[in-house]
Amino acid sequence: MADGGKINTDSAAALRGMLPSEDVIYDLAELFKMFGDPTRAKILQCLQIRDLYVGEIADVLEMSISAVSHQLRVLRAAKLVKGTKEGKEVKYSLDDDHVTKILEYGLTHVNEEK
Amino acid sequence: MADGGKINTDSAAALRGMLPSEDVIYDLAELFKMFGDPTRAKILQCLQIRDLYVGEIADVLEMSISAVSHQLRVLRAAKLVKGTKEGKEVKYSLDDDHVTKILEYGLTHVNEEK
DNA sequence: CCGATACTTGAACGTTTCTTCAACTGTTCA
DNA sequence: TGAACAGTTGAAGAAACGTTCAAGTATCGG
Repeated sequence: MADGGKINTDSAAALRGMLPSEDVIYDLAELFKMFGDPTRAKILQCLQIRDLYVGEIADVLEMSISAVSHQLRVLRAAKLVKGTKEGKEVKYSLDDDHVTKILEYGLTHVNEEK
Repeated sequence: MADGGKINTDSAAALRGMLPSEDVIYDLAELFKMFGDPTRAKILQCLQIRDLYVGEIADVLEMSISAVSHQLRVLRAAKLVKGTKEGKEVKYSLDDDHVTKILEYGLTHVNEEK
């Protein structure tokens, strides 16, 4: 009776302390968000097969170059892909080893769905 | 010159054929979308530590019970968590082994970021 | 039965997201 | 130089998203 505190609140604080920091959680969410859009997921899958020019990606996905370019910018900002200028064209490639592993794991999950 | 086709288009079709089916890509994106919101990411992290009642989750995240409940519904629909009624309360737990592994992998990535 | 507790649900609202369109930059080559 | 090509960028509109608020259901204690 001496503590008079709310048991619930204390234990909530304890649990909260066990979670990754707010910053890490936000970064984590940002990372997964990249895979959470079908267009970006497709782009990343393409780049797993081989490096590609923007126009090639647009052809594969049957989308406008502009739409693809916008998504590439997002992926670039997230450091998941990088673009290298080759004359008139820009060749994109994966910029992160984790991409393959994370996608792989997600695919395993999706495919195992009963 | 006999084929007269566009090389680019053919190779694009070839690449397209190597990607997972449209359905799988969409499911994949749906899965990752679940991790792509900080609130849901936190809920999943909490539930990795232990099973929790809705009110407890709300206390940990310092959010309204309503907001938490809405997100739990989304996670339930994605089959990532399940809720079990215990009298007045509902205890939530992870409903999928992959959750832990996927989060773990994402965290590794985020923490390794130089 | 009545009130309190625990949670769910639906509607509303402000934000964010994604695509499209048009304009722009940079490179090649005739 | 200038036309064609490859890609980027900004603005705009539609759709999806997440939180809040208010109302609803279900369970327990008195």
